[in-house]
Amino acid sequence: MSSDLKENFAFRPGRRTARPGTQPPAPRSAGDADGSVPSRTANRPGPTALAAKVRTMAPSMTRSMQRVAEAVAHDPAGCAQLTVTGLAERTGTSEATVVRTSRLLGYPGYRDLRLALAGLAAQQESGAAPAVTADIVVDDPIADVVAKLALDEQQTLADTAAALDVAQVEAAVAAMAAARRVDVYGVGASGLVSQDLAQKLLRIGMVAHSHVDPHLAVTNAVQMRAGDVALAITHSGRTVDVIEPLRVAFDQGATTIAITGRPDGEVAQYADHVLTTSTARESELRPAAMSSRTSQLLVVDCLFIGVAQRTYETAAPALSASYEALAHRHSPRQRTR
Amino acid sequence: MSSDLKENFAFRPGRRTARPGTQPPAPRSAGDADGSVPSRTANRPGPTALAAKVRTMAPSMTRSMQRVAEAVAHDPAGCAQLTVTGLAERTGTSEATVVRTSRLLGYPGYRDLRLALAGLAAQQESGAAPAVTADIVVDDPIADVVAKLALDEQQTLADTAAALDVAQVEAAVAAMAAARRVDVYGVGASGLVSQDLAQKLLRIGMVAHSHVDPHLAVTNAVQMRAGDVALAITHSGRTVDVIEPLRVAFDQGATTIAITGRPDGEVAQYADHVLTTSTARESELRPAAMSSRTSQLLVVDCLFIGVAQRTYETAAPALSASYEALAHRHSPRQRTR
DNA sequence: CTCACAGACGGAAGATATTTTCATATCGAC
DNA sequence: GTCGATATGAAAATATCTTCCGTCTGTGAG
Repeated sequence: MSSDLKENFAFRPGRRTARPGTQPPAPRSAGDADGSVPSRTANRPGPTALAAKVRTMAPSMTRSMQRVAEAVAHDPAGCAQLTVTGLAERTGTSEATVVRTSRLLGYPGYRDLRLALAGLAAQQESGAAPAVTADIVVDDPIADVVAKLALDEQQTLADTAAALDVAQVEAAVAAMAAARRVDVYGVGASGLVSQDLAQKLLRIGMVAHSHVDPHLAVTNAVQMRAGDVALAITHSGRTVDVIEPLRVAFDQGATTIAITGRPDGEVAQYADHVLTTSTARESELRPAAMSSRTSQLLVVDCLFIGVAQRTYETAAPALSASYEALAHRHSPRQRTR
Repeated sequence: MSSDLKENFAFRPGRRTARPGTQPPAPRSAGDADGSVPSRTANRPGPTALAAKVRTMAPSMTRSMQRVAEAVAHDPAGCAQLTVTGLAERTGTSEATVVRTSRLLGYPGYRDLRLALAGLAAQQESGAAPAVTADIVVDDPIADVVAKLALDEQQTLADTAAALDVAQVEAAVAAMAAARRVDVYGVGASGLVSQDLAQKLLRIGMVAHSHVDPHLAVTNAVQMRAGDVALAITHSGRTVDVIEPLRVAFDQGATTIAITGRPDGEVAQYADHVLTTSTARESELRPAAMSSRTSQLLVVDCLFIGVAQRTYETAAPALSASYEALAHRHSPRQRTR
């Protein structure tokens, strides 16, 4: 009789009280420092099952409970924000009813239902979030711009990494690591990349120079000879200001490397090793320079790391030395890491 | 007219005082108990951003807080099961520290962090766990270096995008679009980023300048006043060569923007708008400069696009003009696509 | 129509969990 | 080594959740 019903409704009376060392089975409770809090893994329904559960159980619920269940099923995200009191008010019921509903849905109490609710909301949101792949347009809100740019650049990176010819990188790295000096040519946006590379190579004790001025670049290229490395960076592959010095260095017998988006471009003719960069589609607001830069930087970073690996003996101390040298350029007081 | 000027000056009364180092704690978010309207979540970071946030904020955390953050990032599902006491015990800290960490991560308290954790866990469970990137080591073959670098940078981009405060970007863009002139300060690796930004702004017809020489930067900063925008880029947040000109510009009444990986750093004190960059963990061979650069560039690109959108009338023709101007610098013969 | 009863329901006491406070421990600069 | 500043945890103060229990509603019998 009443015992029958009681079992149905009042399951596990003392379930939440942690004290009486009830159920020890804890699959992955490794980190339970001192075991004072038994980890409750439980067979509680996951967030996915929650919606279904609500529909299944709804008929067998009392009116007030149904209101709670409905609110929960209808707006998991919103309800997850509410305390037990809040949800009670929203549904025009009492805290006790909310807890009873939670129990009926298979959770030890409202706290756990709320957790599952948050999970459900997150799942729904992630599932509903369609990847923004469209072009950036004039009236995009900033949030979209950020998301689109980030995705585009990620795509560019993935493409570049996939398309990069490892053998060419290997050869380029070997040449650079062994080089007496490394000269890098680049103008415009690529000029910054060339400076970035030169900066980093300098940091590990190599003799590297970035030439942005085309005249000086040619002037210097004349000095190059076997054992030196000349590296040209041009997205279009046909920037004369960059091709020219590379050609000169090439003629002088230096080892030449080209980083370009067009491996069939003119620059490749004078390059011993060609490293191909990938580019995202460009749009009116997003000049090609932007994604080519991302791509170029990745290639340049790979070269740098490669060279650093091969010259580790000298690179490592040089790196830390350059760090220390900069220390006094920082303001002193700052909390410890 | 005069009233206009007046407004410009009366604009910020107490402006000469640097902002205190820490941001005001987020006011306890409403909607906890009101339950009247199904109003959506505030601007509390969602579960997606959490992992990114942990990585971003980790450096500015104290040791105990880092332990908590690490536990949370490492096992969101497990931690979501724990009470504040449980998590404190697991990490060998106190409840207070757990709460402090939650606050630092952008939640009103542990309760909300726990909710987000549950969401994150659910998401992770539904989506296949992405590959974990190992550190780059000395004897990695080049192919691995390429793959790891690309993944790291992608991660950095995703983190940055997730952690970027859109409102701050919005404000920065608005200020820049309306600015009489924009000065950008950056040294070292950040100097290249600053040049990149200035270059692009120039392309769309803005008056922008990148200052790499700290002395000249300060000299120029003195000229700044209300209606001008000064932008400082520093990963560490405490590069004096960059902070100094920003401070001067700030004192002169210019609108100041900081792009930094340490929003709690000194540079933030003199910045009206702080844009936070994220960083991948660095290793011996992979200095922080590398990933901070990626992150900074994304932010800078967002600013650029935002400004271009808002000044579209002048930006679009200026862009195409700059393309045409460069045409004759390319070698002529090349198939199109 | 009234009464008695079963069960739903909410108010408030009781139990937990979270947040805040404050004294102490620790760290770093000088 | 001393001093000042910051970080940290213990415990008090709140907030939140759960349980208990009395009231209320609806139902069916008399």
